[in-house]
Amino acid sequence: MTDLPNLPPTSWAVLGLLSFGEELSGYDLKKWADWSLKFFYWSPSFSQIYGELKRLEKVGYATSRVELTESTRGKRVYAITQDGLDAVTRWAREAPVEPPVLKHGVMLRAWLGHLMTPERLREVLEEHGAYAAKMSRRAEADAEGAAEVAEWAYPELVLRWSARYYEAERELTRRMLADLDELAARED
Amino acid sequence: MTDLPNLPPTSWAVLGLLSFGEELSGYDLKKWADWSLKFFYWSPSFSQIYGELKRLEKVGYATSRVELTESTRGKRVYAITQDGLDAVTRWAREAPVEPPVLKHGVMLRAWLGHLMTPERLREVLEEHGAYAAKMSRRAEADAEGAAEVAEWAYPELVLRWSARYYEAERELTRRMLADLDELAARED
DNA sequence: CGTGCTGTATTTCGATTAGGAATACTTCTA
DNA sequence: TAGAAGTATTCCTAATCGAAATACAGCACG
Repeated sequence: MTDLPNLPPTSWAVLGLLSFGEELSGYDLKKWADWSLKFFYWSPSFSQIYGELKRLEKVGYATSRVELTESTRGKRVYAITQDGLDAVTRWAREAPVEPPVLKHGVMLRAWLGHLMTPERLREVLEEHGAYAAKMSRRAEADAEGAAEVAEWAYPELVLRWSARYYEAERELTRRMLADLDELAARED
Repeated sequence: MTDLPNLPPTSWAVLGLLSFGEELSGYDLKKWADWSLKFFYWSPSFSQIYGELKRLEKVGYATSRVELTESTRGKRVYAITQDGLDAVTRWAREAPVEPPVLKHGVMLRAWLGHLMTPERLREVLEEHGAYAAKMSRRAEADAEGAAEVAEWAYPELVLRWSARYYEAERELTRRMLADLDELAARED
């Protein structure tokens, strides 16, 4: 049992996208990530994706070829190798369980409530709640899309999780607004 | 109305920590962040904090002096300036509402369920659930600590939010485990 | 027919952020 | 009285983010 090479999480995410077996270009990968990963993990920049692909090819986890269309325009498409598939599989199974990373700017501002007016804080929270509701609906819609393809059972599962997650965000926001009411009442 | 200088979020977070009015060293700041901000925003590295402090001093949002103790050992403590206080205040009130950033490695692995054994996925989820439970308890404990100081009303509010957030994570994990059961049942 | 918009496809750059390791001194504890 | 734990700061590198630059294809609209 050799050790897994110490690739950053981003590499595993890209390799994970390729693990479904399709040949994809950097641009395709970006679209797939935005369709599915962005809800719970990542909305990568192009520069990251293209960089990762080069690295994956260098370590032998992916191969690429230039696909030519009728017109002059070509694109480079990447496919996972057996080595790459073995490696992500091992990563998924063996990597230690890491805590999720959360950077919640809205809560940072609520934490600085002493600098804000209560009205403005409310506004910020309302806006965040609306965002969470929108994300929940989108995740739900994408989950329904995933339900149509048998291979996407796990992506579907996680998209359902995401829909609930954003719904929970919304509920949490509502409860904070209620706490805020209480705080204001206490101050009278 | 001039524009706010375009500082990175990290700067505002550090300035926010200083906005409670105390003189703090980089080391102190790190401890405060770990006590409170880490639940919903950030567990900064020392290098980041010390770097930010230098920047804040350069733009005039903080001042520093070397505090000498009885022994030879000294430390540099930072205080927010009026300019700095005005700036964070404006930032808290005026900055656009940004979506939170979430990088959920556990869900990324669930998303790659086709590479895992159901047992291992379960284990990973159980471990994550235990982590969420632990974080919820810690946030609750810190919220109780904050409740004792009148100035910490908003930090307390956000710590309560955090306790609920991690509790929601736990519940979401339970529901995913249930979905997984269903998926397994369907496959029979 | 041309002009501009949207979508595909990739690269480049700089700034930000993460994380650990290194250093060094103090205080507590066994 | 050595060693562990806590305080205090710096350095370095890799990873990440985000925007812009480039370029070509296809389509719509006048």
